[in-house]
Amino acid sequence: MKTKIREFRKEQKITQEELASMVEVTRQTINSLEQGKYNPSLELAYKITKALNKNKIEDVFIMD
Amino acid sequence: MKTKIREFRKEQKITQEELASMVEVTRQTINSLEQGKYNPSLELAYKITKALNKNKIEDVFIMD
DNA sequence: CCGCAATGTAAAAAATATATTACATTTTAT
DNA sequence: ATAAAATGTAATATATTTTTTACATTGCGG
Repeated sequence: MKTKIREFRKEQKITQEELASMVEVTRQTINSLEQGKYNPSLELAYKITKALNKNKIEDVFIMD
Repeated sequence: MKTKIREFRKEQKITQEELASMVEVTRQTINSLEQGKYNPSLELAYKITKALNKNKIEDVFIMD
């Protein structure tokens, strides 16, 4: 599973830390997700999608 | 978080057990999800969405 | 170049999802 | 009405995500 979190986060000009606080996780969680280290919970995926101003989860998370 | 798993599963006329095996989890996992008992992983949410012939995760899982 | 902000990384703990097993209840078909 | 299938539920075990803490590296503004 890949993600466009980093790409969209940079478009919005926010840091990992800022995104993390918007979605109420730690910076390390965002960092690991950006690097595709695991599979987030649906709720987290959803919050991140909204924080990045996208409408579909699939816009941000690309499944294999 | 609510889900339409049950509704769509019945439309497709498949059992919890069949859906479970399609997405490679146990029946109890499907059962608990149908009852909104927790928050699945993104990958599982995605597999279920596809197994139910929907295209967006948000078609199946309704966030609050 | 220097210093600070942002990011990468890693180990261990905590929290949560999923599996396993087993049994009870409800639904469906005959 | 009965049997079989489907679903509900619960306890414990295992796996995975997320946190915490701490430090290292990279990148950027002055």
